[in-house]
Amino acid sequence: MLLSPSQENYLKAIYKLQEDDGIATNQALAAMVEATPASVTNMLRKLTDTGYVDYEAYQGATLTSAGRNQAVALVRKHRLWEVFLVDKLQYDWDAVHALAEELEHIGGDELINRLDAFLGHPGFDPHGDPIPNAKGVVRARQHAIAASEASVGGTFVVCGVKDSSSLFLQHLDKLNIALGKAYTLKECLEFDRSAVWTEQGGACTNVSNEVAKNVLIQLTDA
Amino acid sequence: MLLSPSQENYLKAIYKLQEDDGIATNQALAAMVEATPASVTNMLRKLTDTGYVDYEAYQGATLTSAGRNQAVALVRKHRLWEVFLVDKLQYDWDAVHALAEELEHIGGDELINRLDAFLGHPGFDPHGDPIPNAKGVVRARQHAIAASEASVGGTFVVCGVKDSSSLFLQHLDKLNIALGKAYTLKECLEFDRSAVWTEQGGACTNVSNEVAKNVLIQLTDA
DNA sequence: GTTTGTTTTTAGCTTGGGCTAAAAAAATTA
DNA sequence: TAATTTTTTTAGCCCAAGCTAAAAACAAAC
Repeated sequence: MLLSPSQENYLKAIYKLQEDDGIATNQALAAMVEATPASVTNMLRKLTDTGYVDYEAYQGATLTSAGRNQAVALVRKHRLWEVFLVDKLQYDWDAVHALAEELEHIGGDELINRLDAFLGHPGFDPHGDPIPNAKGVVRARQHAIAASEASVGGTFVVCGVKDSSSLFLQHLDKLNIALGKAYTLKECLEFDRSAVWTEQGGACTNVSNEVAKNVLIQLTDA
Repeated sequence: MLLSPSQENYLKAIYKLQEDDGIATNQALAAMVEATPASVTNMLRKLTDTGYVDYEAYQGATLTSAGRNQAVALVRKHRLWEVFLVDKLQYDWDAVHALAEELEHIGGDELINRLDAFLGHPGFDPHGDPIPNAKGVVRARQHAIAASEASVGGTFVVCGVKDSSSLFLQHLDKLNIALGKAYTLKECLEFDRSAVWTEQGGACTNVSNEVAKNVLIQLTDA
């Protein structure tokens, strides 16, 4: 069974919502695929008929295993294309999402596996998100927590973001925060719950709680 | 004005037919875009309304300058993606057409110009067809003629193909004929108008007239 | 200059994926 | 529990891009 780009987008949306919220409501789906709830109901019917989704009226949607396979394959394609765009075509990390969204619907396994090999089988995309392998296995990021969970005095490395909107990524650029950089959490300011991070070199950055909640880190023991 | 993939395919088809035959008839278009003549009439209306095509009933279609710009941009995208697939992803030259056909509808100038730079601004695609530059200028192949036009005793280099179907390209593979290879036309057999080509190394290849008509060469004076 | 045959166009239908507005179901609050 | 609000579904519509079958225009042949 062959899926249209639109159908693929629905599967991806259901997958993300299931991962994040545990449940894919009609309304959340509508927001994610940029359609009305009525259109979502329609499409869920179709995807249920073709065996990619389990769906009963008013109960929300869940993916079948076929659906999940498709969704994971799409995530793989999306993230590999993002790596290509950033590593090979020199795009900024905040500018690749929309293009990858288009590219992910092209071709089949052959293309994406060749791309994977060409890129050197990368494990993570430019935002630090893990890339599922050809078998569809996603190995989760090791011990990643939100930067807002770190405790004063702790050291950590930035390894990902929760929000990969262009707006947020550009904000990180402005703060000079990037994946792979190491920091020590110097202090937490009670007034606005913002934090002061220091780099090895000594440079200080003031990080709002809003930002910290959306930055993923790995604690280090240095 | 934004064009759908389908509309883009029509523009490309009209462009090719104009180049090859001078005129794009309804029927030829139908064959090229794989639709019925009735559907073509429909679409030509639309493309005329949006200013990409000049079309009057029963007169065939011609591109406006806007239409030609679009078509050339598409040819550029198509050929650059083909270079990418062959040079970077190691695809065979007979296997890239369909994928490039999908990829050419993605993104805009930014993407394709970055791809162009990444590939080192190639002048020709894997089939020897010239790649229009970012301004839409196509510099034609220098003195290319069909191999069937060569005269006995002449030497030449293979520089392109007229038929880039998978079937024909695989046939050339089997004959061990590839772009850039140099030959001497040893003789022409009267019976079936086939030819004998010899390589520098001395290897001989018997080439049918059907094949020779579809291989493009440049005469050399060595 | 009719007749015949081909090409193109018209008319009307289909399918996929949307939409709005109203009805029905579920959830929340009083 | 009853009333109200929110969410989801139904019903009916639209648009793009195809299709078939029949009519009209053009081209060719007698």
